Formats: sequence, C-alpha cells, structure tokens
Amino acid sequence: MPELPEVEVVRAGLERHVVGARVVGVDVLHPRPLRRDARGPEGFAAALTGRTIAGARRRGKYLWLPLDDGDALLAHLGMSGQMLVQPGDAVPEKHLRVRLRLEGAADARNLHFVDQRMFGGLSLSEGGAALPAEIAHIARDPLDPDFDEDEFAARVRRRASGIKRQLLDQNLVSGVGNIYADEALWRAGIHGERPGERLTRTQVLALLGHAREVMTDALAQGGTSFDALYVNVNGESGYFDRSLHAYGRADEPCDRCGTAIRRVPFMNRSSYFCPACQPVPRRRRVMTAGTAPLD
DNA sequence: AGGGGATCCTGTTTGC
DNA sequence: TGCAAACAGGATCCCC
Repeated sequence: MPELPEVEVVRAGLERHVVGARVVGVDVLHPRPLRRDARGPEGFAAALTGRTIAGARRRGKYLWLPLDDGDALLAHLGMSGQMLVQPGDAVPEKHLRVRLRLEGAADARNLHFVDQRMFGGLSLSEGGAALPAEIAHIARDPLDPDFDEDEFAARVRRRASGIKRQLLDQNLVSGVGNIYADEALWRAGIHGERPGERLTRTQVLALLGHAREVMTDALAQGGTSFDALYVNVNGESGYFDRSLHAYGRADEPCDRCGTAIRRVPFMNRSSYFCPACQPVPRRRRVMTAGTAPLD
C-alpha cells in the first residue's frame, strides 16, 4: 500500500525517466481512474495529448507532473496503483488502466498507470504546475522542510479525536497511512485511541519525529529501486518483512517487551499495538442509564 | 463544527 | 469441494 515512502520512490523514478517527454497519445482502457477529471476519459486523453512533461513533484501521497504550459498531470496511487515505465511493445499488464505514449525524452518509453482496485486515478489540473488546486487542502508532509511542527501540535491538541485518526487526516499531516501510523505509535509508546487533546506537546512532537523516522527508514530501503528501469511500487519494498514492529503482527511478541501484539478493528481496517507499551486509554466516566444526574 | 462511520473497488484468504 | 464472507485501505461523503 503506497504511503509517502513508496510514492516518493515513484516520483524519483518518474523524474528520471519521463521528464522531457512529450505525450503523443493516450489510451484509456478503463474510465474509472479518470473519474476525477471533469473532461471525461475522451476529453482527458485529448487534452493531455501533445503536452510535454516538465517535472515530477509530490505532496504526501499525491504526485503530479508539471506540464510545460503550467498545467499538471495529477496522480494518486490509491491502494494498488503503479506507474510503470515500459517499452512501446510491452505486453499490457492485466490491470493496465491508462497508457501514455511518450516521445522525446532521453529514454522515451510509455507510461502505464496500472491499478487493480482503482482507488487511485489521474486528472489534468489546470494551472496546477506549482501545486494543483485539487490538493490545496492536503497538508505538507513530515519530510517537507516547510512542515510547521508547532502548528501541527497545536491543532492535534485542540481536538478530542483519537491520535491515530488525526495522523491519518491528510488535512493535518499528509503521507501517513495505516501502516506507518501504527509503527510510529508503537515507537512512541502511544495508543492510537488517545484523544489528541490529552497528549502533551512533547508527546505529539515525539510522535511526529517517529513518523518521520519510520518513513525515512522505509525510503532508504525502497530507494534501492531508483536505478531500476521500471518505476514500480507495489508495497513490497522489503521494508515490510524486516522492520515492522506492530503492523500485521497480531499475536506475535512485541519486540520491546514480549507481550502479544493485539489487533483491533479501526475504520473498516485494523490497528495493531502492544497493550503493554501502548496502554489503552482509560475511558472517561460515562453516564449510564441508571445513574442519577448531578444536581 | 467536529466526530465517526460508511462507501467505493477487486483479488486473495479464511471459514463453514 | 464450493461458496460466501472477511479482509486489504486512501480519500471522500454523509449523518448526527
């Protein structure tokens, strides 16, 4: 599942392989990944044809390719999206959804948007070269030098919402997904259901530091594919096998204290945590039906 | 307004 | 063996 490190690997690969290329044709094999583009599949294809890719940028889990005229091709990988740079005669992947035929870059090939589950997508953003308006609401990510830690801590501490939900709120901080959220919380020794307003500023900043660290570590390992011909991301960076302490480790011993890692449902997915290192917050007293209200 | 749950997708895994 | 349910989850939408 592409979170920030995986998307950054893709961005770097695109920068290397497709910047300078001109789009000479667009083949739309499935309309769904273009649902965010008001032009529709045909309009998207027509509008993109003839443009030249001028760069490759990223914010959080979004990436965009600025075009030479100030517009941008905006992309999100969703959960299963891939951007593959392929030779012109490549056999289409099973889940190939959109193919950009390229010409003119140093090693011009075709760019394939492959996405099994199609939570991801592409769109053409008018005037979006610097920052697409469609993602203006997405916060900076922890690896962005302009990320404002003080503001982040202040906002988190103003909300009653659980800290994991806040970590996943792309309006507060971007790039963190379910996996790295659990890992950062494990490293910080904080339970994801702790209300933001009950954390100290120091705790929030430490947690943010752990999130940054776990993503930097993953990036360092995923970075080995920078030189690969194909820009690829499928969540199998190798990082997952070696370095995860919490995510996906239900019933396995905690690497820090040996207590069995627990899995609980969370937002239609799962949260993993160590019940000893990350104690479940005590519920505040709730009025029960039989309790007389205070006068 | 903030909080929290539902929804979209498809392929794989698990369970009866 | 076969079918159905559960599961994976980023972003958005909707209701309270």
